[in-house]
Amino acid sequence: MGEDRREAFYRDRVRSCAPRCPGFDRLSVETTFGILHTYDLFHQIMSRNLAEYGLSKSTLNILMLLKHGEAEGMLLRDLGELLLVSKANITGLIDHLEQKGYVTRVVDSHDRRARFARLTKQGEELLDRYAPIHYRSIGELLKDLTDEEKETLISLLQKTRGSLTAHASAASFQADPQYQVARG
Amino acid sequence: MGEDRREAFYRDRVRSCAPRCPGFDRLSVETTFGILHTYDLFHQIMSRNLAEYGLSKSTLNILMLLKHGEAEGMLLRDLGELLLVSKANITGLIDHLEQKGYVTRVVDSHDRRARFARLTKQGEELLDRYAPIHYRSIGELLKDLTDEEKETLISLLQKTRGSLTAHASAASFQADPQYQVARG
DNA sequence: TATTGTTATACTCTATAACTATA
DNA sequence: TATAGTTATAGAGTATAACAATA
Repeated sequence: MGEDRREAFYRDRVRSCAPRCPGFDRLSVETTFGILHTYDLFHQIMSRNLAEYGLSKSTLNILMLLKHGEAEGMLLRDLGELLLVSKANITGLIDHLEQKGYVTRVVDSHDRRARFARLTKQGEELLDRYAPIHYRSIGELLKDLTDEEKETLISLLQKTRGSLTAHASAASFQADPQYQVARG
Repeated sequence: MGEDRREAFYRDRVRSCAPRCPGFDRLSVETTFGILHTYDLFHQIMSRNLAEYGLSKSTLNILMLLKHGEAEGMLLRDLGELLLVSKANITGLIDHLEQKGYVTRVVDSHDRRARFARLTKQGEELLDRYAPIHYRSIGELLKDLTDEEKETLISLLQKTRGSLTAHASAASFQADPQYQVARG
């Protein structure tokens, strides 16, 4: 498989980088790489399954949030916040789901600016079929990890997220103007 | 911050799902969620920095592979394999980097079908400036993790990747035809 | 004035198929 | 025939700004 080759190649790359780069912390870099690489693999496997149902990571996420939330649905604003998606892009995602008949928009009677996204019967049926397969698939994929390893991973990843959000602003930096790119 | 709210919301969602869904393994689902969520945060923080330099995750990855590889460069085929990117899309990424002057294409003298992507002087200069900031930023972001925690994380993520690739085909499944989407 | 959501736009990433030129 | 790469196209994700309706 190419997978072993990739693992080896990246390991070598990180090692060869260490002595040359100022400010390089091998463990941090390998951790970062591990997270990115593992995500890539996960996403690649799951998105193939999702595409069979005309779903994506984001749209499945929305449907699941709606299914396990209040019956009235969720405000687009809240969906955006939870999914880290801008209001402009939430509109597009909901458009997509509405067009497929999985979701309807309902105006909030208390604040007529706001809209709920609410799961339709059809959307619920889709989830009822997809969810078991999805969860079985996840269990299958992580079969080689023990429960203890999973628990360790869960808590270390949570701690990682805490560290990320705590230091995000400090880790940002001013770009060297010479290489800065005009945006707008 | 919204981050705490997101953590809490997702935790509740996973908990509320458990009793209802057949085939549901809480630890596997939380592990999966942890990986996806942590990646999202990481990617969001880093891509803002990258955009300042007109780079993306993929293009930075390519430049780094070229920098730490052989001086002659790397074949597009190999880049595609390492980055999990199809040959069609590697072409586009290299076009982009070539247009910015960071990379040149060089025909392989032994097999005139194949092309090397080779870092230019300008590309090397960009990396020399960006890499230290990038690495410092990574170290900053993971400051709250101890070395031992990073090592644990690295090895558990590696084991996770092994499990993913070992069981990827078993975890795929036939979509219910009723919901299948025409593609092509 | 501030907020919710929409529209418009543009760029990136991904996926697929048809094509070329070499081997 | 098979392989390396290109072209073309379409869908999904993300980012930004201008806008309408409502608070």
